[in-house]
Amino acid sequence: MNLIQELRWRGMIQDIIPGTEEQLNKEMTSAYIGFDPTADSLHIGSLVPILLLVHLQKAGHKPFALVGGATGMVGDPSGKSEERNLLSEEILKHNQEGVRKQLMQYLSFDQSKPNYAEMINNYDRFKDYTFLHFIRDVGKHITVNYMMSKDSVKKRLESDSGMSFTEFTYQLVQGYDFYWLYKNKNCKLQMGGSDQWGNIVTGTELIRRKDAGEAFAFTCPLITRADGGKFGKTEKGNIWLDPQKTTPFQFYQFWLNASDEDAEKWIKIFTFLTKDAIDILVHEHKMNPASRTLQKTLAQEITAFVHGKEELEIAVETTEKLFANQNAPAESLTIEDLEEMEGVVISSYDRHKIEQGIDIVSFLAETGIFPSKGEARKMIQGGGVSINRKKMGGIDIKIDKNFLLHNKYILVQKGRKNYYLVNAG
RNA sequence: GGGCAAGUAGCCAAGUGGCCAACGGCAACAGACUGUAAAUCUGUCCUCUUCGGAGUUCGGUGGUUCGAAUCCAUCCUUGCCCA
Repeated sequence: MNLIQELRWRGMIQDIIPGTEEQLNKEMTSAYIGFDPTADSLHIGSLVPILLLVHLQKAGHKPFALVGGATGMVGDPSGKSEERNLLSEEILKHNQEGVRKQLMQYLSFDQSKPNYAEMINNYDRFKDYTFLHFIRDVGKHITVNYMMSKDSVKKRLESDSGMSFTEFTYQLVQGYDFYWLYKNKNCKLQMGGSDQWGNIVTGTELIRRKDAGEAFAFTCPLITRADGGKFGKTEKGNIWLDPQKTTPFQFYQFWLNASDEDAEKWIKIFTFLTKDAIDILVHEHKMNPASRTLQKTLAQEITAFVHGKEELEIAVETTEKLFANQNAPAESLTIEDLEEMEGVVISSYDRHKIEQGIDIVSFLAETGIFPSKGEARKMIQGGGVSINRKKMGGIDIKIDKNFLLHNKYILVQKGRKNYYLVNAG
């Protein structure tokens, strides 16, 4: 199976420029994907483009990971219904560094290989490129009519929020990236999410008009959820690749909670398992949906890829302790069980207050599990709080030392899945 | 520069002097049901609260009024049309 065939069955190809497959079959081809530093960490939405690069490299081609220091300063209008706020240069700089570090993990930069990966920051060449030179060298080749026909632009022109000149030029800036890579790095292929199609095609157009060159591209579909919700969001916000922002446990949990329908789609995209292996898993899953074979495999594979095997093991262990026998009383957990629960939010609390006894509402608010007493109260009244696995029925319960597990810990659940460990040691 | 229209909670959107913390929808959170799914039903959803209330909101600022999201002035932002 060649690269395009491989990506096709995985459902990772949305649009493709004719001739791309032939080009890839013909020779080792350099390809790039850009990542704009809108935050100091990538999130799982960026994982798909990363995986495209990994697949590419596995297939023997040469990947370029481009950090969008310059494009990030402009702001991509694609998929945005409103003008974005510009990030300060300081923040951008910080973000670039974070994004760069993460990208380093997933590709092989080993220069002894012919197709070693390269990292490029487009800020490096844009920072000295003057406006006048840019509009003469680049802007002259692309008509405004052409730019306005892009979806990202059209939508904004039709909406009542408008669009600044800055964002309008984004496609030119990105297009120039592709041109530059084509010219200087012999990079003939750009990939990206399907929302990038318009920007990518401006690049190939530029290459054609400026150099009569031929460049290729394909995009992958945006990941969706079967229920129409946004992919990669939970009550705690985005799922980040940075373990400081999203612990490996939370990361693992996210995938484990995928719906059946999503898991079947996602396992093809987010794992490197072969078609045969996945077919078997899907079959097994359908025989016995309750075992959630797909979700478990998906979560394991992707957590190992992003955070490594060790972190995965800890996440799995914690998961088992917390969820395997949910009916088991909390008292049956050993002190080691509790202490090894990495990824569970841990807070500490003044032991004296517990010895004296404190009302549950204050306790939950003061440990920071809830932001205010009012919210803690509402959630208790709604039946959403358990302590040591026992549902708290009312707001007049007093927390005292009888609640301490191993004379030290209190295990609090907000809802069913959000665990907090309070240390009153 | 001139004319017209718009700016309401995370988003969409109703409200056009008191009955407005503001209809409705989406998203989100929780409960029931389940497989730590999906679907469905229920509750919550500006902030705080001793659950009685209290405080801060409807682009900004001033004003009219006993009382303003609602009227007036002005400024800002955006769209459309004219020059």
